[in-house]
Amino acid sequence: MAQREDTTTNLLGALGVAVTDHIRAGIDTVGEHGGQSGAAITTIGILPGLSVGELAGILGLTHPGTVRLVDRLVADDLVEKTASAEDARALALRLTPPGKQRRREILSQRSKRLQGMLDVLSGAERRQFDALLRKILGNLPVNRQQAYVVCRYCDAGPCFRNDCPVDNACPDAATDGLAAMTGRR
Amino acid sequence: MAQREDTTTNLLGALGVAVTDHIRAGIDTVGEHGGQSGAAITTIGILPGLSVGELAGILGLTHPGTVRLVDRLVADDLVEKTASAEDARALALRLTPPGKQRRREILSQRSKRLQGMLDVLSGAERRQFDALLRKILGNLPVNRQQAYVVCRYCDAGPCFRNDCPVDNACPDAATDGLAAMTGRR
DNA sequence: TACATATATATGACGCATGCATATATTTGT
DNA sequence: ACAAATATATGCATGCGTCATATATATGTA
Repeated sequence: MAQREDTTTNLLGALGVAVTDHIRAGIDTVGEHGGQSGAAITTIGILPGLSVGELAGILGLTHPGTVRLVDRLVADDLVEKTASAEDARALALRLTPPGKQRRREILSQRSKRLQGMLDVLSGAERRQFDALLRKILGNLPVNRQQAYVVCRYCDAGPCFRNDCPVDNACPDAATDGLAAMTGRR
Repeated sequence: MAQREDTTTNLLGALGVAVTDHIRAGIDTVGEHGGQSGAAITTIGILPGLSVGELAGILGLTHPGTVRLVDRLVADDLVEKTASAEDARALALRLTPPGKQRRREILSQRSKRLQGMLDVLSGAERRQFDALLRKILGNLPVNRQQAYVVCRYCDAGPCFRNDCPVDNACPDAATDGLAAMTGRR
């Protein structure tokens, strides 16, 4: 039934809008200014030591735009630029202690608001929903880099303790996935 | 299990990000420029005759910001400002024929990309997912205006032919919901 | 070794999309 | 009839990003 399918895609679209509006609203309450700075903080939190170019790819910004974004975060003492061990051209970005605090606040707001959306579901429904989400996310055509794009606002901790489907779907998950990068598995 | 719940919210967040990235990517291919112009076009498509102030509320912009946005859309011959019948101060915004075409392109891109995300699901799973989405969306604490915020990128046609859960959840759905506004029910 | 090319970051100049403060037109209530 | 509220518009400022280009380092090749 095309009609019914159209409706499901519409519902999916509305859910996505609601989810990102919730995430955005949460970020706004903890003092982040517009644009991609919230995503930059959560992403650097997931991948400490990231270079500017890698961050640009994940955030979908140009390289110069990312340089400016990082400048602002450094000026706010949320991020620090350290020298990369392997490549003298590259920077290794890390969260400062205030940056880590900010990241915890962002993730806490995000989690609180998204859990509120799931409150209507019974335990059984929530398990169903979890399984369906895993199936959909595991099928997004991703390589390693695209995985981090989808996960740029995620709280990596619980996710890779519970088999992140996006991460697992990557062909190179075993060699340099989240689990490998963080020394697990 | 808090652990498992955290993971489900994480998956929900990642899905939301993936969905809005897909919607944005689709809009970008049909020539929309950044910001909220895509949402403005789909929203005016859902609610022809909308005023600038109402549009501002739905898009989450300030009133002056919306005036400028509408200016740009009028300059591009996508939207026209007509006089409101009841209030000489207000404008009634409508899509021009090119604007309607643009809206169809946006919705077509959106639908195509979101359907691709659902392709992994079997028929039964899709029905499960549809039901769960309806339950979640029907529970978002909304009044009439917030409903249109969530639905700002939607294709109203299939949605209200199939009982939009967001719309139905509004206390005033019977008197001035989508169905009532469009003369159905 | 030397040199050409590629890569990582940075900077200058600029533009678009917004926000804030305020002005103007119209409506509503007393 | 007049005060207050409402709808839209405009001047000005700014943030966040783009493009073009510069600089530093790395890599491959003769």
